[in-house]
Amino acid sequence: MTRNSSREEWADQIAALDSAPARKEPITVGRIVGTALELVRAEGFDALTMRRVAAALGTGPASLYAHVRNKADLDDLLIGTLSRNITLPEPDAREWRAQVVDVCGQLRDQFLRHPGIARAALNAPPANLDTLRITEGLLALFVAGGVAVRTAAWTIDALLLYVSAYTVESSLRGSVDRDEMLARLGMLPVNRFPLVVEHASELNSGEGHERFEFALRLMLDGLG
Amino acid sequence: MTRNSSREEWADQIAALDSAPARKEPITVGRIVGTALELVRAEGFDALTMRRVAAALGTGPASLYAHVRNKADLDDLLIGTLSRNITLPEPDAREWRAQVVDVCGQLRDQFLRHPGIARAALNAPPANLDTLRITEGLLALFVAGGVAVRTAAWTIDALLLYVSAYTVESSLRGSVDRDEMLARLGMLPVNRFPLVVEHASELNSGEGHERFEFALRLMLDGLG
DNA sequence: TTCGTGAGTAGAACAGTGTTCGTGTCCGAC
DNA sequence: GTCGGACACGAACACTGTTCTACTCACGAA
Repeated sequence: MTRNSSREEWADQIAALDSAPARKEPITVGRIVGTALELVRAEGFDALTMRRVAAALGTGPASLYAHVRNKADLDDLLIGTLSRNITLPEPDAREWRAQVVDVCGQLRDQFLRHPGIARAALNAPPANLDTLRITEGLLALFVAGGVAVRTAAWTIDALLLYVSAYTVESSLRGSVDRDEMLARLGMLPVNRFPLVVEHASELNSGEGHERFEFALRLMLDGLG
Repeated sequence: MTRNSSREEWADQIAALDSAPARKEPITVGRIVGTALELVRAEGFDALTMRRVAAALGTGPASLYAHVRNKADLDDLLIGTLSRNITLPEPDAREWRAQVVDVCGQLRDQFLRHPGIARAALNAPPANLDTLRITEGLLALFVAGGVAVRTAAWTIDALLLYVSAYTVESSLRGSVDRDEMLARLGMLPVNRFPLVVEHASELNSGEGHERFEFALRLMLDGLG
C-alpha cells in the first residue's frame, strides 16, 4: 500500500460519511420495485429505464440484474405490486355488479396513478399470481351473482382487457383539448362524415369516468 | 479528376447496373408505408425499425425523415392504411348487430395479420381520418338500429378499445401452451384459489375467436 | 487467526434504438 | 445553360437493455 492509496482510502472514507448510509443498505427487489414505481408515478412509464432506477439507487444498471431477470420481469413485478393493492370485497349476491365495478375502478385508479403502466399490464403474462388473485376474487363475485362459470370467466377476461385499454388511452391523452377536438371534427367534410360532424359534441361527451362505468355496465347488465 | 477517380466512377457505374433501378425510384410515403407494413407482417411490430425500413429501401434511416415526421407518425400511417382496408357495410336495420360484429372482426383480422401493430393502434390519435371513417360507419349502423347517438358513441369507443386490447394480447401469446397453463393453475394452493383451481379448464376455454365474439355480443345485446 | 468462497456490486463495453446536422447530388424550371 | 431548391444520405449524438469481467467484502471452515 503506497501513501497515495492510503490517501485515496482516506478520501473515500470521508466521502463515505455522507453516502455510506445510502450505499450500505443492500439492493433488494423491494427497493428496486419501490423506486421504479415512484419513478413511474412521477415521470410516467416512458421514464422507467434501468439506468434511471439504478441511478436513483446510487449505482449502475448492471447491479439490478442480480435481483431482476429483465426489464420485462421488472414490469411484471410492478403490475404485481399494483395488483396487490386491490382489496377484494366479500361477495354480496344483492350487489355483486356494483362490487365488480368497484374492483375494476380500483384497478383503473391504480393504473392511472402510474401513467402509462397499463401498457405493461397488457404485456404481462396471465399466469401472474397477483393478477390471478384478482381473477379469483372477481370470479367469486360472479358466482355469487349466479352467473355460469364459463360466462363469468369470459366476461372477466373482457373486463380486464377493457380496463387496461381504457387506462392506456386515457393516461396518454393528458386532459385532451376537447375544444380543439371539436374544432377539428367541425372541419370534416359533411358529405363524407355526416354523423360524426352532426354529433361531434356527443362523440366527445363524458365527464370523468362516465364512459368507463358505462362500458362496464354494458358488459355486466346483459348477464344473470 | 485523376485516373483513379475515373476508375472509381467506372466501378460505380458498373455496380449501378444492378442497384440503379432500385435507387432510381424515389422514396415516397407510400413506399415507406408499404415496406413497413410488410416488415411488420413478416417479423412483428418489434422488428419495425427506421433502420430496417430504410435498409429494405436501400438507403439510410435519415432519408425517411424527409417524408415522415416521426416513428410515431409512421405508426399512425400504418394503422391508417390498415383502417382503409375495412369495408363498411350498408346499414341494414334488421341485422345491424351482425354488421357491427363483422366490422370489428375485419379490424381484428387486420391487426392480427400484422402482429403487435395493435399497440400502435392504442397510441394513435383518435382524430385520425381513417379511423374516423370507421367510427362514422359504425355510427351509421347503430343509428340504423335505433340506438341513441350518445349511447352509440360510447359503445363504439368501448368496442374499439376492446378490439385493440384483444389483438395486442392474442398476438403476443403465439398459440399459448394451454396444457402448460392448465398445469400451472393446477399447482396453485386450493385454499387461496378455490374457484380458479376448480374451474381451470373453463378459464382457459374458448376456441378460435369465441371469446372475442362473446365479448362483442356482451356489449351489443344490452342495447336497443 | 487465517484463508478461501461465493454472493453482491459495479465499471466498461456492445449492439441496438430514434433523431438531427451538414454535406452532397441531381432534377426541373427559368 | 445555368441556377436553385428539393431530395438523399453518411456520420454522429444521446439514449436504450444487456452482458462480461473484474472486484469487494462478509461469513464460515480449518
